[in-house]
Amino acid sequence: MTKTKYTEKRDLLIEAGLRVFSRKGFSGSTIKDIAQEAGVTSGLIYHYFDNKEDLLWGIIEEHTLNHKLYNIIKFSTEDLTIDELLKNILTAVFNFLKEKPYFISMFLGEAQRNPKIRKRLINLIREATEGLSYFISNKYKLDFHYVEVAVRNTLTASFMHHLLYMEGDNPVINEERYIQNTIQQLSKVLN
Amino acid sequence: MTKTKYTEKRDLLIEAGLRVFSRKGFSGSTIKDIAQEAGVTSGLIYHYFDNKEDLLWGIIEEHTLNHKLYNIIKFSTEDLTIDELLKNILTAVFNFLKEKPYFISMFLGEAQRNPKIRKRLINLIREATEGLSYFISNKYKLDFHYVEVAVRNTLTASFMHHLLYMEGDNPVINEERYIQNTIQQLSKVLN
Amino acid sequence: MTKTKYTEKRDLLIEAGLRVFSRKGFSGSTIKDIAQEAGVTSGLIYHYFDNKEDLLWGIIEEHTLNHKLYNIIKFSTEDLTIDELLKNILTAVFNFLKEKPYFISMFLGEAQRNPKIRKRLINLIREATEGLSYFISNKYKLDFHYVEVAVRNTLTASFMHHLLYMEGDNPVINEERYIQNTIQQLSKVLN
Amino acid sequence: MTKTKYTEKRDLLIEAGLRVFSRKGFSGSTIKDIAQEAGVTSGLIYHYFDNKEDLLWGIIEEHTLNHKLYNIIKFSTEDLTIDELLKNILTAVFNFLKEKPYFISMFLGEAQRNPKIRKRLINLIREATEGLSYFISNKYKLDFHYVEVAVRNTLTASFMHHLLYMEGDNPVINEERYIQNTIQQLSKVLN
DNA sequence: GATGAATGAGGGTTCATTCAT
DNA sequence: AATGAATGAACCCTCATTCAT
Repeated sequence: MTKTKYTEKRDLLIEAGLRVFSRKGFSGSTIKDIAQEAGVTSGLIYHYFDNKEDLLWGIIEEHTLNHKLYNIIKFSTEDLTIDELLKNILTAVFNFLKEKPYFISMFLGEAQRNPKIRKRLINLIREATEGLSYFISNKYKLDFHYVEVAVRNTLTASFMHHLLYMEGDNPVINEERYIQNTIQQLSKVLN
Repeated sequence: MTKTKYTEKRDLLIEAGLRVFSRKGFSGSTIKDIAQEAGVTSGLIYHYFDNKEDLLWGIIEEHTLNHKLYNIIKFSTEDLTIDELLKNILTAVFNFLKEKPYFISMFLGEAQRNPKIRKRLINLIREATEGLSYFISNKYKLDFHYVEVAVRNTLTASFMHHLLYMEGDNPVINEERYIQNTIQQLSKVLN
Repeated sequence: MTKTKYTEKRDLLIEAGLRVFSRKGFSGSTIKDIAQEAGVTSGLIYHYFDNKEDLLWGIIEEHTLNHKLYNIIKFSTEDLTIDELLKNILTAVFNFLKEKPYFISMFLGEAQRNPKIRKRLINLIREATEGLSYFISNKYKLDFHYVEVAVRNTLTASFMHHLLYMEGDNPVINEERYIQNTIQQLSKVLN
Repeated sequence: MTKTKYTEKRDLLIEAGLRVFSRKGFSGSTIKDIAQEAGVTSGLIYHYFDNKEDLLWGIIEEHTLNHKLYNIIKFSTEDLTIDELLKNILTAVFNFLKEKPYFISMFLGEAQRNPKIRKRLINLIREATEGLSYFISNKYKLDFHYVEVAVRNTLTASFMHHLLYMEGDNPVINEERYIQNTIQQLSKVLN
C-alpha cells in the first residue's frame, strides 16, 4: 500500500508538530515554529488541518502506545513467567517514552485544559490497562479488578516517573534500577 | 507574629492566583482574571510580584502537601499498624488533592515547560517520598530504597489518578475503592 | 451563433460567482466558495479571469436590468395609459430584484469602495432613467428633466426598498401594496 | 455635565472610526488604520470596544439623523406651508449626508451582510419616516399610510442619490436643483 | 484545460507589562 | 498603595494568487 503524496506531507507535518509540541508544549508552540520545523510556510498547515488543535489531534491519533502493548500480549509464549511478562511490558513502555520523550508530557498537559483530549487519554489508558489486566488475570488466574488497579498504578506511575525524572540524557533517577524495583513489587502484588 | 498589611494583601493575591491558575492553567489565566478574582486591578499585582511567573512561584511556595504529611508522621502513635499508617497517608493525599482540585494539574503542567518549576516539584516529591520512606523503613525495619520506590510509585500514581479520573463531582472511578485497593497492594509490597 | 466551450465554461463561472457574491457579498466570498459552487477547483478561475475583481466585472456586465426595460418600451402599444406603463415598469424592476435577490445589494456595496464599479452602476442607472424618461416625456408630452427626477427617485427608492425590507420570504413591508402606492404617487407627479 | 476622560477618548476613537470606515468601508478598514487615525496604538481600541464590529456599533449609535429631524418638527411654527416644511426636512437630510459624506454608504453596506446592523438601519428609517409622516398627516389632514410611502420613498431616494452622485466636491448631479425638483414632486403628491 | 499544493502578506485579537496619576 | 489607560509584540488564521504537474 503506497502512501499518497497528500498523506506523506500530512505525516511530515504531524512529525514536525510532534517534535515542536513536545519541545515547547501546545500553547508554547506557534504555527510558524511547526511550519519551519517541517520546512514549509505557515499557511500550508491549514491546508492539511483545520486549526492548531486539529493538528494536535492528528498527532495524538498517530502516536499511541497501545499497538505495541497488544503485540506483546499477542506474541507472548505459553511458558512465560509473570515476571518475564511484566518485564516485557514495562520495557516496552519505557522504550516508547524514551523514543518520544516529551509526547506524553504534552499529551497529559493538554489533557488538563482540553476535555476532548482528556477523554482520549483516559480512553487510551483504559484500553491499555484493561487489555493487559484481562490477559494477566486470565493467564495467571487472578482477580481482574485487583490486577487492574495494580497495572494502572504501575503504568501511570511510570508515566509520572518519566515526566519528572527524565531530563534529556541525564535521568535524575537510575532507570534500570527503577524498572527492576517496580517489576519486583508488581510481581509481589500479583502473587 | 502578626501579619503586616503588605503580607496580607500578598496572600490575598496568592489565593486568588491559586484559584484562577487551578481553574484555567497558567497560560490560560490572565493577569486581569486574577486581579478580578482578588477584587483589585491588574496593575497592583506588579506591586507584589515581578511578573506572572513570580506569582506562580509564590503560589507554589505557599501550597505544599508536605507539611500535612510531616504531621501525620509526627503524630502517629507507637502501635499503629502499617496498614493504618498507609491509610492515613493516602487519605491525606487525596484530601489535599480534593481541596485544591486543579492545583496539582497546573503545577505538573507548568513543570513540563518550566525547568525551575520542575525542579521544585521533583524536590517536593523527593522530600515527601524520602520523609515517608525513612519513617516507614525505620519503624517497620524495611529496606529504605525498596520502600522508597513503593512509596513514590504510590504517590505519583495517586496524582495521576487524580489528574485523569476526577471530573468535578463526577469521578470516573470510585475513589473509596481505589484507595482501599491501593493500600492493600502497597501493604502487600511492604510486607 | 453557437457558444464555444470556452464561453460556456466562462458563463458557468459567472453564474456561480453571481450566486455566491449575492449570498455573501464580494469580500465575504472566497475564490474557493465560487469554485465549489461551480464544481471546479479554485485554480481554474484564473484561467478565465485575471483575478477576483475581474470576475465581479464579468458578472456585472452579464446581468443588467436595462435590457428588460428596453423591451418594455419597445413592446408597449400605442394606447397604453401612463398608469399601465408605470405598472409594467415597476413590476419588471421588482421581478428583477426578486430573481437575483442580493445582486443589487452586492453591486451597490461594491460600488461604494470601487470607483470603477461605481461608475458602471451610475451609468446603468442613468441609461435606464434617461431611456424611460425620454420615452415617457415624449409619449405623454412632459418635461424631460421633471420626468427624469421622478423616474430616478422611484427607481432608486425601489432599490432601497428591496435592500432594506426584503428578508428572504418574509418581507417586512407588503410589496404589492408598496408598488400600488408608489405607482399612484408617481402617476400623480406625472399628471 | 462634563465628559469623563474615558468618554472623551472613546468618542475620539468613534470619530476616527467613522472617518476611516467611511473612507474605506468596514472590511476595507483595519484596526491599525483606525488607531493611526486616532493617534493611538491598535491595542487601545480593544480597551474601549470588544471588537471591530462593536466599534462600528458605537459609531452608528452616536451618529443618527433622527435627532435633527425631531428638532425640525419640534420647532416648526404654526403657519408653515407644506412646501416650507418639506424644504426644511430635505435640507436637513442633505446637510447631514454632506457632513458625514460616506457614513450612510458604510452603514448601508454593512447592513447588507450584518443582520443586526440591518435591523438597526431599518429601525432608524422607520422611526424617521413614521415621525415625519405622523406630523405631516396630522398637520395637513392627510392619510397617514399614503404620506408614509411618499416620505419613505423620498428619504431613501435621497440616500441613494447621495450614494451614487456625490463624488467628493464634484457632484455628478446638481444638488440644489435636485432638492427643488424633489420637493416640488413630493408636494404634488401630498396635495 | 484542470488540479490543488504551496505561498506569504495581512488581518483581528490577546495580554503581559509599564507608568502617569 | 492603587488605578487603569496605553503599549506593542506576538499569535492564529484567511485567502488571493501562483505554478508544477
